[in-house]
Amino acid sequence: MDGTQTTPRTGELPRARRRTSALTIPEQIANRVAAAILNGEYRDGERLREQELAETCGVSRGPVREALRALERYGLAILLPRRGAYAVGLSLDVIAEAFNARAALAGIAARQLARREAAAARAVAEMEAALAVATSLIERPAEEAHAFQLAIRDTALCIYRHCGAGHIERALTDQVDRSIWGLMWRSQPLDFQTPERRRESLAFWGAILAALRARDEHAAERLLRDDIFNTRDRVLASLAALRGEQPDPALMMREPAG
Amino acid sequence: MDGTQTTPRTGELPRARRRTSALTIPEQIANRVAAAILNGEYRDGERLREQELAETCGVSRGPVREALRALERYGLAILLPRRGAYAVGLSLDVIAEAFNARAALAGIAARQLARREAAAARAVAEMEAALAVATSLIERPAEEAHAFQLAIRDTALCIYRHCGAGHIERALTDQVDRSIWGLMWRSQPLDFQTPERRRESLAFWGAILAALRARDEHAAERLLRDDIFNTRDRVLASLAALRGEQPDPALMMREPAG
DNA sequence: TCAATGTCGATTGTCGACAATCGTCAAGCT
DNA sequence: AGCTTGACGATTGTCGACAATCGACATTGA
Repeated sequence: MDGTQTTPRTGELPRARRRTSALTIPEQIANRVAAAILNGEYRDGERLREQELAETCGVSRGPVREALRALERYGLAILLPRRGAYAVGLSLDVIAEAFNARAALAGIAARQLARREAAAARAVAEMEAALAVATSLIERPAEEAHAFQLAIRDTALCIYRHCGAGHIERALTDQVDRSIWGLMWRSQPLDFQTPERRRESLAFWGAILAALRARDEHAAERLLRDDIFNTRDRVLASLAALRGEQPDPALMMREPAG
Repeated sequence: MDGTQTTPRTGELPRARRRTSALTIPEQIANRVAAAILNGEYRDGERLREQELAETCGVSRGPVREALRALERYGLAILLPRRGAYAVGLSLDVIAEAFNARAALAGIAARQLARREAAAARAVAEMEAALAVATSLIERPAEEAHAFQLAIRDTALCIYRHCGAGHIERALTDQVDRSIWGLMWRSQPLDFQTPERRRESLAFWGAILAALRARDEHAAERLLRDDIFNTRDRVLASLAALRGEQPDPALMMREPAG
């Protein structure tokens, strides 16, 4: 038993530090290609050549390979062993559905949280702290939109964490890493670039906080769901514009809680 | 417009052929390390060094890197950029929960399918074909357990495909690729090595088929759920033995449909 | 004594080159 | 003509080496 160990001992996992804005190169490439796919620059089933992507991005094939595996996780590419990667063109309604599913899940989490007195109190306390951080970032330049977004995310995580349903929490948090929603989430900083939008978002979260304090489960559910619907509509509108399509109003429905 | 194009044109995605047993090297490594983690050879939070794994597996670090990303997908490792990979030790109850979640979802799918007349008829027809394949493989040597397992999987997929709930289908099929369940599924061939076990499984599927023909939703649900519970119990028992633990009987409950 | 800073070893990230594999096409055979 | 077989080109898979980065320790200064 040696107390002064030189190498990190097994069993304790180091804390992951907040990555300010330094995404790894594979992440940058993945985001870039993902954006191209979502914008419609790649058609459905179109091939993604490693060499080609490496040259356009100015790196070797190694990081590109890793980026392609990430795209496969997001459902934006299909990888066939020894045969290459193919783009998966997502229609706007599939993307809309990803938001709708999340809106439904998050709404349920908010409602369940509002029902549980002690859990709601804990969540509110943590949310206040996170929102204070976000508030302090309102006037920062557009480059720091990412920091604001992280604060908002931390606020939302408080709801999921305390809602009392482990599988809902896991589904909601996993989506950030795994599915299409994760990519959408990463594109949100573009959404938070102006102080106006930040204030708008904070107003929503203030209302959600109030609903939780008042233990108003229906208001909490509706507000959180509508906030996600709002993001959905902005994303769909901008994607439709990029693709040169007409945004389908049917996709932007606020379906009732049926 | 040139009809005789030499390179595959964009838009058409080639069919993925069934990979008989030739797993790629990264897959082999991932399976190997995954087994080691599940067996308890790696403790929770223990570090996974690329160089070290490369040497034990007799390959370079490239494939090992890819295998580690796969393990991250399965939830068996945590990757910290520039800091390495750490094993995630899964307790037996977490693994049990993965099976239970799948049992619940699959049960719902079976019940919903039994309710829909036309869909059930289509599913039954496809299942008969798949089960015929499985039946023909009963007496094959243990090395071909994988083929038998694929036939069984195809049978189950018929239920998910026609159950009428897209999100349930997606959740059930995604699990095979993404979560822990995928690893468990890959370990099932060990389970199908003897003709006895194969016959046992086919008996279950025969009963499920009969329940669907009779449109008996409760029987279909219960049978499919119990089949997954059976697999769960075998996996848990063998894992407990490998880890030198006592299998907790509480984990092997057949919870009622509440 | 304690905090800040510089240096070092270990490990991951990236690169370019080579090997293996797949799809395609052409020639040859039945 | 239709099918099989062989070789070619293109692309992915793998390798070994180098560069960049991180954590830990030693040193310095207050």
